[in-house]
Amino acid sequence: MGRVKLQIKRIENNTNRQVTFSKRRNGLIKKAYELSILCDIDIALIMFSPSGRLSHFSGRKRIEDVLARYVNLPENDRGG
Amino acid sequence: MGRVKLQIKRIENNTNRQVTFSKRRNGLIKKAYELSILCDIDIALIMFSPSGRLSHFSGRKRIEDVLARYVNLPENDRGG
DNA sequence: GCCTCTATTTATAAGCT
DNA sequence: TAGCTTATAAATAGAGG
Repeated sequence: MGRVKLQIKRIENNTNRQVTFSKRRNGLIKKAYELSILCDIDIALIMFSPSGRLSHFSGRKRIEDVLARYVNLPENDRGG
Repeated sequence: MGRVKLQIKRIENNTNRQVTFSKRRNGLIKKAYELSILCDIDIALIMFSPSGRLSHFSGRKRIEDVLARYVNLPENDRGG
């Protein structure tokens, strides 16, 4: 989406990479939020920005609880 | 996106909820993938489907490594 | 469940402030 | 450098197989 088609490869310009991160992070969190509501599911999203700062989202449960649900799965079920 | 505007609230029809989950899960993972490449970041996405099955994605690192990076943050930095 | 189609909504790349 | 605009790319709701 946007004025031009974007190739999916690393954005080399630092400023541009940070700007794109901010915009797409917001979009991704919005989508994760919508999915959690529409489908009534547990979800956890963890991201580290290009400068190393944490961003995260989780729905109805605390993120630690979702991670625990993942970690506590039998190892065979963690394939995805 | 779609033929009609969708209200963001729980989809009550079971079949429909599962179908929407499948479609949007794919979209969300694609977006997470693109973000990880474009901005060269660590990302982890964990979802449990309406029927309780796990879906997950992580970029260049194993998901366990991203979770560890999160868990090992000083507690004050986990605000997001 | 999983794919295809397509009208329509939504996200967003650049540009601008 | 974060927010606003807008033309355009992309996702997807619903229907059908």
